[in-house]
Amino acid sequence: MEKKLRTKDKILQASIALFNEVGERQVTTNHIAAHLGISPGNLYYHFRNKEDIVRQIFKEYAKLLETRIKPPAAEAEALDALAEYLDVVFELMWRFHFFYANLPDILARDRALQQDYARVQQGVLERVVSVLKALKAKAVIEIADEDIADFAHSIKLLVTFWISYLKTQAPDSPINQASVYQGVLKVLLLFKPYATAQARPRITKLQQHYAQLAMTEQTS
Amino acid sequence: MEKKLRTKDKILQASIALFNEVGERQVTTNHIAAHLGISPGNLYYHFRNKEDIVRQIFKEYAKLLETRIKPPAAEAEALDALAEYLDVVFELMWRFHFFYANLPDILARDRALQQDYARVQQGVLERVVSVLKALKAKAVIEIADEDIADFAHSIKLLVTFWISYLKTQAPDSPINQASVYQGVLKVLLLFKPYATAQARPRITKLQQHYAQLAMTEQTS
DNA sequence: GTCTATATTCCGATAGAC
DNA sequence: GTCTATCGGAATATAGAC
Repeated sequence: MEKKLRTKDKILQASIALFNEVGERQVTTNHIAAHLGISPGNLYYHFRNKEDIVRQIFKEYAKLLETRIKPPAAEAEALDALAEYLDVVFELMWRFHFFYANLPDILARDRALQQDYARVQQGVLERVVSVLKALKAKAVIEIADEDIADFAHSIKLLVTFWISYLKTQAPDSPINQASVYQGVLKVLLLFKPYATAQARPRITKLQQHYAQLAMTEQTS
Repeated sequence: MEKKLRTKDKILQASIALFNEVGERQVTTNHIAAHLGISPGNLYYHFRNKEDIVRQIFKEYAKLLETRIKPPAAEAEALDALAEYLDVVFELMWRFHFFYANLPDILARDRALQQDYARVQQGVLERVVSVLKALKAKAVIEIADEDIADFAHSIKLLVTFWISYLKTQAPDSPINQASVYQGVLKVLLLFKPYATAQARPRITKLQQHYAQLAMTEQTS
């Protein structure tokens, strides 16, 4: 019912677009204002500073993450739950990829954001662990209980820095949605050696599914 | 024979220390000069700008990397070659950890450094692949040939962003050498599910070895 | 809510004396 | 080789009119 974006929302939306396009660090409040055709003073009427903008964007991201990840139905296939999870995580990562393109730098400049991020990540870790345990319970993977937490961290690291890795490998070619989805394939490869013989063909099937999504463009 | 450091070398050494301590982005040419008790003008006599300093530091790093990694003796144990490799990589990573703490940002600001980094990484990737092939040939791990390159990328990603990951997880507690060595353990965990039954105990032994090194302080 | 104008701060970099 | 002095540039942020 609210078709009109208030200036505040326009600033947030334009900031996301600019950040994704040219990098958060390169975009100043002046750029954002100029891009929208408003004055810097106006922008500072709505936000205290750039940190404030980034913080609110992250809040929006975190809210989407929570909303979109439904607890898997008890009777659901464990592998389907994994796929659904990867879909949500990577889709949101694409929409806010500026954040992941320079995570340590962005966090280093804002303690409040740091706290917020840590809180969200704690939830993510628990989520990943529970997915791993479900996969083990359903005999999809075989893994020692004591290794689960470490493995979860490795997965999280891979996901978190996939975009950064792409940028270091090919800094010139811009990130696109297909290249982001190649990260899913890397995650699946991490799972593969843990897979039980019976589950392997189903993982292969998942791989093919995501290979499709990732094939639009060459990046790896 | 040359005990005295020339000003140029003192600048490089002080820069590395400051960068590691407070982050490359936060350190300006003024800070470096002030830290050494010399004038900014003097610094600019020796270096064109900060990029120039970072570039020369990277050159030094790359040279050390090449020098210290000897091609493994043909008769050597494949696992020993892996351990030696990990030792060198992580030790140098520790000495230059400012670089890895903000890699995408640093590279984004300097195309020449980008090229240099890409060149070095190409060599690293080939090296990792050859270690993996040796491990496979000696029946230490079991892996499909088609998966080797992808797996090598995953290892490289994990290693490259291990320090960044630490910083996002606990931005307050400073990085130390022990926490860096926990990255080695994460790498070994990646290998574990690929290990053949006969090799598993030797990998466990390696894990214990690095667990010792990583135990000085808690970080994970 | 929005604009114009401006104050401040800080960094990068150079000129010229010693 | 080193210093002092300084300028230009850019970004942050605010004051005050409309």
